[in-house]
Amino acid sequence: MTKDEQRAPLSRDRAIAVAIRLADEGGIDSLTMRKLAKELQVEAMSLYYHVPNKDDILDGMVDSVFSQIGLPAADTPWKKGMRDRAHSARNVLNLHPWAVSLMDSRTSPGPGTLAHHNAVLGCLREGGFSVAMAAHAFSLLDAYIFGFVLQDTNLPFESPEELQALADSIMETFPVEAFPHMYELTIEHVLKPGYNYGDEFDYGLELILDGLEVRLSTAKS
Amino acid sequence: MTKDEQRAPLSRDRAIAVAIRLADEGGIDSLTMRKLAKELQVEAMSLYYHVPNKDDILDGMVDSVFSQIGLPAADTPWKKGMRDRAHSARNVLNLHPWAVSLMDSRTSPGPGTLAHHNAVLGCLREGGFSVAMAAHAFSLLDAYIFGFVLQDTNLPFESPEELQALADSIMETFPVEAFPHMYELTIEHVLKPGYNYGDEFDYGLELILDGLEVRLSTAKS
DNA sequence: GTAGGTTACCATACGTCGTAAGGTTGTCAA
DNA sequence: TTGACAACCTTACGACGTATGGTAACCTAC
Repeated sequence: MTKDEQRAPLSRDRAIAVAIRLADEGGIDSLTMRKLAKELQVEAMSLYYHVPNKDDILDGMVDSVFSQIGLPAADTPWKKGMRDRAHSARNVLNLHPWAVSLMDSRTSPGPGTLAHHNAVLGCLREGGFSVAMAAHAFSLLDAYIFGFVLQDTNLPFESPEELQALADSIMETFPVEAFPHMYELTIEHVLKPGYNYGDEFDYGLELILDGLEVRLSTAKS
Repeated sequence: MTKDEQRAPLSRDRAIAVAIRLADEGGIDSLTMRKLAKELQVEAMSLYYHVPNKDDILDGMVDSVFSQIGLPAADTPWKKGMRDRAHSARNVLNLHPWAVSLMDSRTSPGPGTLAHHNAVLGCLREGGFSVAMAAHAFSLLDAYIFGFVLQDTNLPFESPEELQALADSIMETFPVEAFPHMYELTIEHVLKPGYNYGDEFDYGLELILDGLEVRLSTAKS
């Protein structure tokens, strides 16, 4: 910076925001302190004035993503609240696919994460769930949502053409008879036009919500 | 190797087996080519005679873990088959916590993975599931299993003492009123003696299995 | 207005990583 | 005896996170 136009001042928040953009564009592995600094028009070590280490940036990224998930208002009926949150979570995590795998290895939840959890629990409790049942529902729903996104974002193909190519290459390597049910599923279901793995999400979600409803009403009576 | 006792010859399989042990012991980040080589009493570059790159080792590790998950025999009743597989998967993945996050970013499924999927589909089809419903069930169960293990292995605490410490540190940082439902859950449920997050697994699993049963019977009629 | 402290940023360097390139042995066929 | 091939090794490169110790601009106190 000798004379030319100003750059915005550095800050933890700005670093995290740009880091999220870089991770979205190039994957989490492409996020390095040097690249992040360059994007911020700064040298790598300057980041360390605002942040203790790279892990802190990763923590901040995860918390920021969590904050973007829509919270159910406390007075929303629990089923609608949980359904909407699940869809919101899936949408947000699809926009930031690295976030799920990053939740791994992150230890300290940030304020966004805590607020999210708190609102979910609140919606369930208002809906008549006991503390223990709210814990069950929370665990079940989150496991499903994150697990689904994990699988979805890590499918080794993104277009029907890639899927076809993958199926071909597998069938070159292994004889069809080795995995007949995989073969059946592939031919009769997955390779059919209009197939989209993401569509499976709602089936499982509704099944879980219905199941919770049953458990809730039998617990009450 | 000048004169002393023989070492076993190197091979992809041996490298993968030792890599798994190292990852179990020190976490996936501690697995480096140099450490792996040293453990095999070899220099790092010697590994590259048997393996094209580190990613291939990671692929092999994931496939090996998948192979350890117990497969349902084709004639097992679907509900028992799925329940047993879920428990087996959870046990195996708890032994190799790095595997879930590693499934991320791995692209090409190995023979162990394919055989696993094939057996699961076979059990469901034998149990009366249509192709489409088997796909639903498969997606739902796997999302839940992997999502649950992901959450479980990444809990930022491992003992009740650590949990208490974490709760204390959070309550130091944020006022209790900020997250009242989290507080309630923590005090009334999580911090109670005998609490173990892993116990939540069966609740969700049985709910899902029951839900599938309902969906299956209504589809038939 | 100038001395001293504080804030924000930077240059250099270290140790570690994956792995490219090109050896060096040992074995065995011809 | 030779020479090809398999199995392993030496050296080195560029990229990574970050420790250490600058330096330049600004703010206050006198």
